[in-house]
Amino acid sequence: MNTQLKNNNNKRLGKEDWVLAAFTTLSESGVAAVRVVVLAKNMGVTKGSFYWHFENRQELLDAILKKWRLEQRVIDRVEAIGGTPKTMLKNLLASVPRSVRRNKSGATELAVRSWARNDEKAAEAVAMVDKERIIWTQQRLIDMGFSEDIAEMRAFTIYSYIMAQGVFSTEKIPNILERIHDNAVEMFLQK
Amino acid sequence: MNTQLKNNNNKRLGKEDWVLAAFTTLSESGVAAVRVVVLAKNMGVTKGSFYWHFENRQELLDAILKKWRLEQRVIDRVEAIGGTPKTMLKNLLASVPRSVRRNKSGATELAVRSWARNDEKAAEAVAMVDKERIIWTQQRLIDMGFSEDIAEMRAFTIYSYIMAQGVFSTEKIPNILERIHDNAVEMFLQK
DNA sequence: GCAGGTCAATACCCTACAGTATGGAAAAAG
DNA sequence: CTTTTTCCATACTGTAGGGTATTGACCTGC
Repeated sequence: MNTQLKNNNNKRLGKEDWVLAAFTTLSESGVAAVRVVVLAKNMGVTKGSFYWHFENRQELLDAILKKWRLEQRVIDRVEAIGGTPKTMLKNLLASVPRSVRRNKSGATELAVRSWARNDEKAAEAVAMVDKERIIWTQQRLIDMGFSEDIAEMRAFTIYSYIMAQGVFSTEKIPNILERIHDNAVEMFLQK
Repeated sequence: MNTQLKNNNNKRLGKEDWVLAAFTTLSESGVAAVRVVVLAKNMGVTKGSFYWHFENRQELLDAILKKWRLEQRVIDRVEAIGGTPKTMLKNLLASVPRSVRRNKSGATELAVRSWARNDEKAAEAVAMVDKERIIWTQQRLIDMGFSEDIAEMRAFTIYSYIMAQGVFSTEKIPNILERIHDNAVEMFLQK
């Protein structure tokens, strides 16, 4: 709650500052909670500032969505590390529990997906990201020697597993992810 | 949108009618959208009716949560059908794609989980339901001969898979669930 | 029929926000 | 030091919605 949003060092704000703050609020409390007056108060300014940077609230929401899409670069990072397909997949899976815990990217996932239920733009963004990730995973599995069909199914299953991590009420089940993880990976990559 | 809420046959309303309508709205548009004036309009009455049945909005939300907890009886139904542990697990998994498609219980899951991020009561309800389901699944796996440890991990993985079905943007990936399903089941139940 | 209980309509108050308009301060440009 | 641009505050309008109070309509038992 209220994680470091105030504009202490009375620096003037730019568009990015607003998007960033909005993004945090989205993750913590969902789209409905990202309101301009509330954001303004959190940032120590008034909405007079906001409406200088943005036409309206919708423009902010669009910006958030764009940022989210561009942030989905887990795959890029995994590919940068490189290695065999199997290694990359293991790295991908290994990155999940950490990322969930660290920057609550899991919460963001949930928020965006929930948002996508009522907003066509959000829905499209989610669909695109999903497709990208699944296809990437499928390709790695094919590289590992799985047939195209099997690879698609596995990719979907693996992706389901990853996504669920973000949706789970992890607080109530501490440290389970790490324990479960190796076993899951073995199962997913078994021929 | 707006699925059959109007009170055409001008019957008078009971508490349950309100909870039911609210539940539908929750599933379709999230907690934020369940508002008494809006509900009232959808049901063809005014909020004068609502505040006769309920103290306030919170009481309605509590009722929704209670209903949700009691509706999580997929397990009961599976157990009623009976069979070997393996059969029960297969039935459980098989019931998922259908239930997602049919009564958008998937949407409800997402809505409730999203809700749980900001509401302690909702969070507890979710945690309870999760725990119940996981433990049940684990027990079936133990019955199948898995060790307690392995069973726990598998149960978590299976449950993740199930949950993800509800969260996915299934509209964009038509009929994939059924295709993927058998393969996933085989994998999950393999020794 | 009529009395009491049940459900709903109306009118009202109050708060939270989305926008708009305008003026002012602070910084950057000249 | 001015002028211009950039950022922000203040004041205002309009709307959506929560909650209350009051009245009225219907329904049911007597």
